[in-house]
Amino acid sequence: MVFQKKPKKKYCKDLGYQPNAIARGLVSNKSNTVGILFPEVSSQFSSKILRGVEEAVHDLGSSVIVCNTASQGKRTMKYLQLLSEKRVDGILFVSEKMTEEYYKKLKSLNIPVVLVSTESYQFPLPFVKVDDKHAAFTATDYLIKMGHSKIGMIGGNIQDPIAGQPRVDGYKQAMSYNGLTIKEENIIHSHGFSFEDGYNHFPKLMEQSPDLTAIFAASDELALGAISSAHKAGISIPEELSIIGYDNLPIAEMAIPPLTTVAQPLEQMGRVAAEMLFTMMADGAIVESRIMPHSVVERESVKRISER
Amino acid sequence: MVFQKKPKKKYCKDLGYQPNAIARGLVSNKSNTVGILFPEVSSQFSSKILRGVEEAVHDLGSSVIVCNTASQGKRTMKYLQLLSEKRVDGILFVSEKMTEEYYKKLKSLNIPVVLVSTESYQFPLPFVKVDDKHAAFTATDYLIKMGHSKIGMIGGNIQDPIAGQPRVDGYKQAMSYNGLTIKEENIIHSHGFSFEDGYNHFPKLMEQSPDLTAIFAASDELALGAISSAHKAGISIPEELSIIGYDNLPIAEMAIPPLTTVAQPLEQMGRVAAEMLFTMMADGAIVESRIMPHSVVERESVKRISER
DNA sequence: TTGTATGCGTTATCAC
DNA sequence: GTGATAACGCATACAA
Repeated sequence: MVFQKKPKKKYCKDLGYQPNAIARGLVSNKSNTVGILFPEVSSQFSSKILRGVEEAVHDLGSSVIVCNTASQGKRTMKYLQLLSEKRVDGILFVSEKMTEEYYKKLKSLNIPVVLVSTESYQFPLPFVKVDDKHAAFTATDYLIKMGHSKIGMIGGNIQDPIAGQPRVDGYKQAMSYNGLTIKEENIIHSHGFSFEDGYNHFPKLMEQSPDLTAIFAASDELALGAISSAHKAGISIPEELSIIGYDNLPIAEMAIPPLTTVAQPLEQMGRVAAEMLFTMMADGAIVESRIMPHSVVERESVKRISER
Repeated sequence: MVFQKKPKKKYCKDLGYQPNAIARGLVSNKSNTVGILFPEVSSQFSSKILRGVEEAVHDLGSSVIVCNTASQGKRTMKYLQLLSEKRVDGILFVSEKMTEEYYKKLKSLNIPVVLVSTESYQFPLPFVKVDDKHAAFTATDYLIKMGHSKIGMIGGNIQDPIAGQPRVDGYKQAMSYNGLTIKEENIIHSHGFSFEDGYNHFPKLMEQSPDLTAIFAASDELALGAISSAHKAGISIPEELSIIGYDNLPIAEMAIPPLTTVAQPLEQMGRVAAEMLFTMMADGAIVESRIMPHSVVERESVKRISER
């Protein structure tokens, strides 16, 4: 019924009449707008989430304002202030660490917030994400099931409480669960999750541990960087070395060879997060956090080996 | 002075006071919001433009509402209506053909519009884009300067009045300008500009014209698809076949080999478009359309050949 | 300088 | 049912 905007007769006479959502917002105290904050809008990762969010939000009768925080606290706070003044009905906070400063600000806005692809132990905010440790376990376990035992890992930023340590933990757990010994020299920690990081760190890892037969990369970009670097070094994938990625971005299928990777349902995560936001907005209800399913999508960058 | 929101003293007492942009919008008749319409938000192409737009728009004190039209007229009209009701101050229309229906609606809104990566001969809307024909000429000419003469082309959707025919024209013009004969069997027209299109059409082109030494692909995705297909067919790039792309998306440097391509300054185009919008909003002035510079960025997918 | 009234377009309420 | 009116929060114009 709130979407019913049948204009009154008197307005109808004027053919140029257009309802004014601003005026409506003033009285209803609802802007029919939600804000979304990304550390980087232009990554494939963010784009996929945005796609899902945009679709769901518009289906539910609202619009989305995008904010690119560039991972800077100052910008984030500025955007939060802006979204506050614009009286957005809810906020989606993507892929970034929730700090006390942000949380206090968010709380003062008194509107629903949901975390996407991140979570917070410290603050009671609902989230939607994949279980990073579990997914990393699955990736590594897949490698082991394919006959590998000398498995390395290219990790991202270990400081990242979501995509850093947990994925390393998942890798280690899969190794030890399968009775394989964990060697620290088989793991290399990059500064980030980018192509360039993968490209630069792959040679270092291979120098440390030349006899690896498989690698788990903590992101598809890291994996592609590693593949490029391997190609340059004359190491053929997957014949000499298998690689599995993480994310299942569009680039994964464009790689040579097409990248086997563990998929996060990013678009769906965006959709689900938006829906959670709306049920919070509507009912004022507390919603449960959602752990989304991951799955390995098999392409051609991992080869089964029998002998060691 | 419009950005000066010094709260009055009486409000200051209440520490929780937050200015209300909605109320302000109602009286000033400005929402400090612009809308942007994409055929597909989640492509790297759109993301890059969005990045530039977001930055400029926020720097100029406004926010951006994103709309994903999925190239559907019905959705586009629905979004236009929504943006109208939200009283956005301006609209950015990206990468899509301007129809009479859209134009009439846009005109009725009576707010500035700028076209990004598209243009319209039929309607007087300012645009910012690269000169597609010229850029295609440059790409082909580059191939010729690198010693190639048997040059093929994988075109995108020929119906596309911006990225379709003009790029083919540019290719043809470079050929004839350099005294090379244009053979229709050296050109293949795909349905779109996607990786898959490139992957599927490459073999057909090679069947039609087996002795090509170089190919100009009308998009980076087409180029990567072609490279993947070539790799599968055992054709090595660039030793046996050179390929040049178009766009310079992030995927270009992730390719194997890294893709030589003609670059569009997408982020900058987004920024420029936003700035144009704001000068129109401020002055009500007419702005000039902008043809942005393109350039070929040399990587490793094109090899110089001397003999033919 | 400081304060107060009016209007922006809509919804909701209340009287009819 | 129909029609007038108050209120939302801010800006502006005008009075003190």
